[in-house]
Amino acid sequence: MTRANAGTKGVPRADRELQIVRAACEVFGTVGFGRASVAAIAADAGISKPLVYQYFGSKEGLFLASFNYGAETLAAEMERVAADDSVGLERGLRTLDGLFRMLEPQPWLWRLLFDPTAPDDGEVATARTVYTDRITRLAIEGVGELMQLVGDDDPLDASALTAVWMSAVDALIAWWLDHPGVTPAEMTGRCHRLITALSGAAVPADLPS
Amino acid sequence: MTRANAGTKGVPRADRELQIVRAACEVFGTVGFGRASVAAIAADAGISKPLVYQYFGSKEGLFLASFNYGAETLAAEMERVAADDSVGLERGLRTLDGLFRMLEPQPWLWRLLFDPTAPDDGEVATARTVYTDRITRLAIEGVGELMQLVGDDDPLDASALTAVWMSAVDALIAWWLDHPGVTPAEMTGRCHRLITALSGAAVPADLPS
DNA sequence: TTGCGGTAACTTACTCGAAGGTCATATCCC
DNA sequence: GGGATATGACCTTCGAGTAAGTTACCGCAA
Repeated sequence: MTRANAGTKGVPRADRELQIVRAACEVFGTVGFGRASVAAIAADAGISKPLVYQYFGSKEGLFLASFNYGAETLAAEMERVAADDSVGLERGLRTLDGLFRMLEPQPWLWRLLFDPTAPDDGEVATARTVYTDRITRLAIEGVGELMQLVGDDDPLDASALTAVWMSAVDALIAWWLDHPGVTPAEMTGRCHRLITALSGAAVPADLPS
Repeated sequence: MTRANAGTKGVPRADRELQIVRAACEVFGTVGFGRASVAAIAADAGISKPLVYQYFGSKEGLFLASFNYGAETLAAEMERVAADDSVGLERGLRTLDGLFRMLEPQPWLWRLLFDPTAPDDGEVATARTVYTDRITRLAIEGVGELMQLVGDDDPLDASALTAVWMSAVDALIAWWLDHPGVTPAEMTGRCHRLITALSGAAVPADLPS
């Protein structure tokens, strides 16, 4: 009886893995890969650290599983919106609306996708490339439509605007998370007003000297 | 002679401190506070770790000095631009232009300001609040002018648009850093075209359901 | 039904390395 | 000689990863 608490609890591996991944998503997405500790995640999930290692091999392996879980959720939602026939800024607005609704119960998933403290090599880098490409493809597609409407065909312009767009999405989600109590519908309305404001503002005539 | 390399090199403290802070800015701004090691910074600066502790007390103290150094540089530049009489998007464009020129020789200063792995309490938090407020004040001022031009007086809208603006600046700088060889003047031209593109795009008529 | 071996599930208690921080000492300028 | 400048070697803490053992479930033979 040296290890009083040892022995199986009768929970099948698949169930435990999901349970651990969900706890890991919240921790990784909240404090980031760098600050997260495997022991803390295990405690959150209600099991011990070695079980995490038995199932996921390493901290990086656990992050990989969590990342895939979260990224798949988000990518699927964005592709769903992209399948509509809206274009230009309206398509952007619909994407935002879908994200707000999806993230309401699990806002940390978004941070998971763009965690700057995550490993930048190995399988994690591969997975991030896969999902970033998948999401960026949608953004590039949307931005490309917008640029075509306006008559700008510089590919670097499109690349830069894609970066700005994704960053704006990030900022709006971060702002939303900082203002609890604002519903997804209200946020979508706010985004609509902001787009209107930007479009209504006068364009500067020339460049600074 | 057990410590062969010991003894003063005749460098006054103020000079060494500046030398260390400059090395620290580059490391902190490149890999972030979390991943940076004091030993590596000391090596970069060409001195030993205990000297860093003698002069700055702790890793956090070193970061604080570096942060103040970098943030002051950036805040001063932005205030210089804000003193002009341009308004709306033109003011935004001039701010971007000033930042590109300022950051060209030391791009890492920007990352220093928004390092998510920096400590979020103590003196560092205080300093960040001071500089964030100082910079955000400028952004809010600029956004406020724009919102007034357009007729939107919702303070939360202004708050959110400020967040989006600062994030867009961040994205443009990050994009620029990923595309070496692009001059500040070219970047400013690109930003001008992007603003034009956004303003020219049709505003969506209504909200998603 | 009962007993029993094999396997999957699970834990305590450890090792090990990296990095923050300190101590005692050495050298040089005035 | 005294104080400022400087360092090699050390201590300490924290967290990733591991070794080895414990318990429960399950199929199957008697």
